[in-house]
Amino acid sequence: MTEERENELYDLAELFKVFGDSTRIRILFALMGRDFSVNDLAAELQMTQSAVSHQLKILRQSKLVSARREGKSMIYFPADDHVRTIIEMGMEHIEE
Amino acid sequence: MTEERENELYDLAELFKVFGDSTRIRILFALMGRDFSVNDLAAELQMTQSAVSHQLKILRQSKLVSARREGKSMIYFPADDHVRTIIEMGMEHIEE
DNA sequence: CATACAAATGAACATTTATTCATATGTTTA
DNA sequence: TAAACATATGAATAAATGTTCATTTGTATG
Repeated sequence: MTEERENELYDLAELFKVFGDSTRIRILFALMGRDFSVNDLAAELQMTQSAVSHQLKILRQSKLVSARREGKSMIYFPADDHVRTIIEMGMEHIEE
Repeated sequence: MTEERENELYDLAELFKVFGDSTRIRILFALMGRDFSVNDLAAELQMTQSAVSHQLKILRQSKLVSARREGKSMIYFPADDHVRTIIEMGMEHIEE
């Protein structure tokens, strides 16, 4: 196996690791429905603002979500269609 | 969000967690090429037989790989096409 | 049936990681 | 500009997880 391939697989594992946490998956799923501020997300998921913010940071770093500022709030939304595609793909495997 | 949906998302995170480890991804990728015995996989990935066997157990439990016996060896192979689809999907996101 | 080979398993250890708590940063508005 | 609101961040803690080591289980064969 080439070193390049090895690295690719390593990156791939890193990507799936991001999806492999129920808090982050729930965040992504919520954002598939509509945009959310951090506080609203925390309320929706019944989690602390801090916990949600920490996970949003990871999602941002992975380029899975983006944010825009609206007044005092930061509004988060999916970065692109890959989020939806990957989640729907996983769902298909689950529902069997 | 319905309780059923919550559970579904939890299962989804569990599925992605399995893909979210470089050893397991490398195993899956190798098996996409051809079937392997445990020892051969260990040699291919340069890992101990034990480490590989432990990870294969997790992959078996997740129904991502299956195995057949051939003499003294256990030959592992992908359980179905989902493995390939999910990995290829992830690759697409990476290559951007 | 004893030995050799292949794989699986359990416990221990080290590492990673998610959450909490306290606090800092940034923005609006009275 | 002070106060209130919203988010981000750092350190600490607890829990989860991957690998190693030693050993067991299962199969073939001399």
